[in-house]
Amino acid sequence: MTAPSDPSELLPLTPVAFEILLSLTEENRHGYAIMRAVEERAAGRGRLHAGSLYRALARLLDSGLIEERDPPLEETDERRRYYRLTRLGRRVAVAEARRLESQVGAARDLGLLGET
Amino acid sequence: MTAPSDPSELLPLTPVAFEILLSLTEENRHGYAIMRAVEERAAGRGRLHAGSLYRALARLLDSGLIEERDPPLEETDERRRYYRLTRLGRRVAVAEARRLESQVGAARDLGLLGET
DNA sequence: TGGGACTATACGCCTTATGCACACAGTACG
DNA sequence: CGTACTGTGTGCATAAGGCGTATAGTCCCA
Repeated sequence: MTAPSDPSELLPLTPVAFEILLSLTEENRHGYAIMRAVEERAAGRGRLHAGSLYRALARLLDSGLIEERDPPLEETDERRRYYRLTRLGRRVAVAEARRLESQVGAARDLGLLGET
Repeated sequence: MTAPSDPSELLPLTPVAFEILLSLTEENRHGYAIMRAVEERAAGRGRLHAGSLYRALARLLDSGLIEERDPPLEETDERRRYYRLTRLGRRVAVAEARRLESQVGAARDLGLLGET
């Protein structure tokens, strides 16, 4: 864990890392469920390989953006490891979302997205 | 040059690459001017190091997203190398902008950006 | 109840990309 | 002149992902 408490030091996030944080914002999940959720949402554009996912999870744990959480009571599969966002993780996700929003806004101003 | 003509094969772009494409969408520029423009727009959040810029430019050239262009007639500094987007480059920029727009939309739906 | 398909996590190797330091030449300007 | 700034680029270390592979637990049904 190397939590700097200042979100902007961790930007920009990699696309994979941001997808994971978005997925965990929606709901606490285990690794494989994160993979399915990301691939479903980003249907098409670049899938999420298992190797990339688990290594990214390890990095996010190490930097304190996510933490492991006890499995839900109804869980039967003991292989699953569950994760949730930390407060820092949520703040970093917000900062990254704002950064991307700014880029998208610039792209729109330049006419790269719909004219309207 | 390794132009696959299918924009989606080149996604996702790195943050640096997308910033460069945005900058060149706005106006044809030489490397150093791109660096200044990017640092001004993205004031704060992660600057653009010279080393990263020039290597990213070399890759963008190699993959056919940008191309070198003759300097403007009024140019006096012969060190400057000018670039412009190719049609492929513009299409890739559009595809990446849409991908990011989708991520930002998801972030907004999850309440990571302003509630309103 | 045995066995194959799928779920789940993780590591190894290779390539790509960036941060950071540094080199080196041309330009601007007092 | 000479010194700060402009402009492009390389070397080295590290971070990160694609892809293949390993290993094991779970599910399901013939």
